[in-house]
Amino acid sequence: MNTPELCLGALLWGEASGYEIKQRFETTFRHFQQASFAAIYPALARLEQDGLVTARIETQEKRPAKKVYRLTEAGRRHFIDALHTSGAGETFRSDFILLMFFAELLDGDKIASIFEQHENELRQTLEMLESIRAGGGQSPGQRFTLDYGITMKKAALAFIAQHKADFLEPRR
Amino acid sequence: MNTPELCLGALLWGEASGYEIKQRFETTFRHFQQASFAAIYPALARLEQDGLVTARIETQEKRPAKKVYRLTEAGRRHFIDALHTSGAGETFRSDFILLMFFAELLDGDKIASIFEQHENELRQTLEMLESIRAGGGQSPGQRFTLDYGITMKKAALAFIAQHKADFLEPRR
DNA sequence: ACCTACATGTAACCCGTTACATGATTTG
DNA sequence: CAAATCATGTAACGGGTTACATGTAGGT
Repeated sequence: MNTPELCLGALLWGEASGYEIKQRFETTFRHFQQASFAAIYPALARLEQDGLVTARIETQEKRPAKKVYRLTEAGRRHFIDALHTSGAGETFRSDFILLMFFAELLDGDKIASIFEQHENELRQTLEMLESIRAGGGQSPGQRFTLDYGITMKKAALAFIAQHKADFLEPRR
Repeated sequence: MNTPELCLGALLWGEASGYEIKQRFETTFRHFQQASFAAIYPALARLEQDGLVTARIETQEKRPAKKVYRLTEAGRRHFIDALHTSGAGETFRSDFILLMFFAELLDGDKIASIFEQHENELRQTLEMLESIRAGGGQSPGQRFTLDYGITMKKAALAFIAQHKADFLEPRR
């Protein structure tokens, strides 16, 4: 699943500008997909060319005009088709785990700082997921993904809480 | 942390050929980093140019000759330096979660198949991690990463086991 | 007869990122 | 007065992938 297709998915909830799609990526999709402006804007232009979305300029007072995109029927079909042909793979890359793998080569300060950094990121994402979840109005599928994310982040935090002391005070 | 640097890390355990480094990626590093031959071979050539590794051809009977790389002191320093300047970020991308997010647009067969595919992958990685773990001989840092991986995979499997029924028999 | 493991590499391509350019308005 | 938010886009670059090319040895 690539950025153009993800944009179609984001537009299923209703029309949106590129900027707003980015926000959806940063909240709802954040824990399992990501995309930058430089991937989203060209993607939307391409989708419009291909007739999968239509665009309309909306002028605003006190704010820059925005280009609001709406999914066409062809776009909707294309996305559902893409879902059915997609695999269920995942890619995970973690410099946090890598650093821990080589923990014995690091000095105490560095280890403390990577734990802190990583725990903060986990807590931040967790809070966001929980607040979205609390907001309600999700389909069963969406709730599944939120709960999955919450469960995983909590498991990671619990694991770290249980084991980090081993690396912070090697000899007491 | 990019492929060349990861190769340096893989060589900390002793000299190895490109092929053997790939194997280390597929076992020890598998659950948090990945790299293909087409990334590893050019990386090693580059590292040799830069004096971070040395290479030696080892001819074998009944097998193709291999180029065995060994870390130089400069390479070792470079890697440790890279560890200290690296952040602790992670990237996670999951088409499995994405598909579940849009579960209501999928037919029952597709949902069943993505659960099966994903559970198989999780179980496979879990088994591998557990067998490496059982093999012993790991540093505390390495054990941390193995246990972290095992914990996470188990948490994912448990979550799926608990919730998948909701999507497989929508109305009974 | 075919597939897998061992072993190294290249070419073509895809997909994405960071940084830049521009500019109004609100908030600290 | 500086910074963040809203808003769209491009240019340059990086980093990786799949597929191909080549060849031996051993197992089913």
